[in-house]
Amino acid sequence: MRLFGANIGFWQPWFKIGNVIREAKLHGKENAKILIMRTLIKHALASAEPKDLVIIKGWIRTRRDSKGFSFLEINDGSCLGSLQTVVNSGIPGYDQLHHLTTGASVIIKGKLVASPGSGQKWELAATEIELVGTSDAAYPLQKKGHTMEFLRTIAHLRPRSNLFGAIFRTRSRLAYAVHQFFQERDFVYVHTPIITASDCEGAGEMFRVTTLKGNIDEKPEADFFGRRSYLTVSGQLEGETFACALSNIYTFGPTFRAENSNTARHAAEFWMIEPEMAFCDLAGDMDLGEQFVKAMAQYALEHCAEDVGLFAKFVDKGLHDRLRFVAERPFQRVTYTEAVGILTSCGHKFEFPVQYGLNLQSEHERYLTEEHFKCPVTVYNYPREIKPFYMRLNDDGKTVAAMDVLVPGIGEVIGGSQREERLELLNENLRRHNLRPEDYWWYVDLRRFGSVPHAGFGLGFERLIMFLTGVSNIRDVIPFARTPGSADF
RNA sequence: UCCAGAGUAGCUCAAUGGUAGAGCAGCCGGCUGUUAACCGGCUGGUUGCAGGUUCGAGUCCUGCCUCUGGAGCCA
Repeated sequence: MRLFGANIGFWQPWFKIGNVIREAKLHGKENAKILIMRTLIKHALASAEPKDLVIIKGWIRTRRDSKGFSFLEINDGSCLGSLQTVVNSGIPGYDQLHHLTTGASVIIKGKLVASPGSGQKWELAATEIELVGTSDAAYPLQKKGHTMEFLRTIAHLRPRSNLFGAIFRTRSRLAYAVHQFFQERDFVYVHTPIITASDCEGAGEMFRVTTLKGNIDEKPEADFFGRRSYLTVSGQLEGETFACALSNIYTFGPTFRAENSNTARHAAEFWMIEPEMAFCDLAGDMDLGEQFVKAMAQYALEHCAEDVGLFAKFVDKGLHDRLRFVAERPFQRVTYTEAVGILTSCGHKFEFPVQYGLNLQSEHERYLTEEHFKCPVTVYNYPREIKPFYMRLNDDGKTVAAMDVLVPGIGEVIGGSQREERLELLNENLRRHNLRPEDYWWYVDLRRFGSVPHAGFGLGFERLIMFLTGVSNIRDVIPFARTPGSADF
């Protein structure tokens, strides 16, 4: 192993030693790095010129036999496309042909040559093929299309399908884009706790974390943390403390809700992005939220073009138009009061009543963004009665500085607010919501020591991915979905 | 949790209350620079589970389970 020194990073333990040593002897030690380096299929397909020797490693998508040779489609997940490989009878490994079935894993050595067939620019003329792992007839992924429902039942294999490969590559790139967006703007990434004893009121039911046996409520002070504790439903309260020190911060991490929600837009475990800005009011908060959604749409168009093309073809025909529209056009902005006015005077019949002081229902939000404005809409300044304790009371004494960003097809994708920074008003809010100020003593302390206006929002990462890919069920944009009654895999 | 719909071969789906079928996948053979390849043959089933009605239930009834769509809660 010392033979390759610094190149050890290219060594992969399932590449057989014999092959490497043979090549090293043939071509000399100095070429060993190139010879043992595996070429990702995305790079092979993007090659500018033929190559005399490449090694690819991946899984067989399909095999088509001819007399004397076979075509193999190899995919390694590095990109949407597969590499067509021509395997002539007689090359080393061809005797394993009957094992080279859909789903089997292989290492193939060969020449990258221009393909005489239509449908691909390059193909691999194999000179040696090594069967790494067989795949028997029970392999559930076929060449033909599968339903999303079926693929959910084989969540361990679905990333090998075109669509799910594309979804999870896109998810990865968008996660990177989230960090890039905030880091470029000098936001500090804060890891707020996953286990917490505080309830970010209004954010739903919490999962209890305990090491107690039997009746867990009998003696909570005997529990691991000396009190009742839960999985976090939001990092906002902790995020505020860091914003009130580092100015602009964001969190990006797992979040848990024990709600018995059974919809295509809810999961018990999801990833949330929560920026928080000191010396910022609601207008600045809305600006950031809108810029963020636009930047993500732009990023998807620029950096996920191939996968987005697949979504546009098979999932959502209008995806390109929507992404461009979101990236380029300004969002609409209306107050809650104006929104209620639009909904009551539009003549549209709603199942639920529209009335000042009531929450906007899904059908109302969707009407605003899909029918009335036909673009993303930010609704702000909601009645204080329907919003949580931490939101800042407006000068009218009736509304709070809250905002929701609504997008077509999804509904609410961002919920945010300016926070109540005035000590007396915050304490009054806690009392009005029947919360004990002593439970929030450190949160209230922020208002005692150098309090500043500050604002932030929460954004569900999966809902963002749904919006940017057109995939309509949240279970399909998270690798292994946790929903009521289901924690498989 | 509520409302609606669905559950039949590995997958996608058929089947007036009267012998459970097709396409694809798989297996065997043929043919072909093929590309959702093609042609022939074969294999493949406790019709979600438990009861009930009936001479007879995939089909009708009751309960349960699971999935899907919508709603509520929310991100």
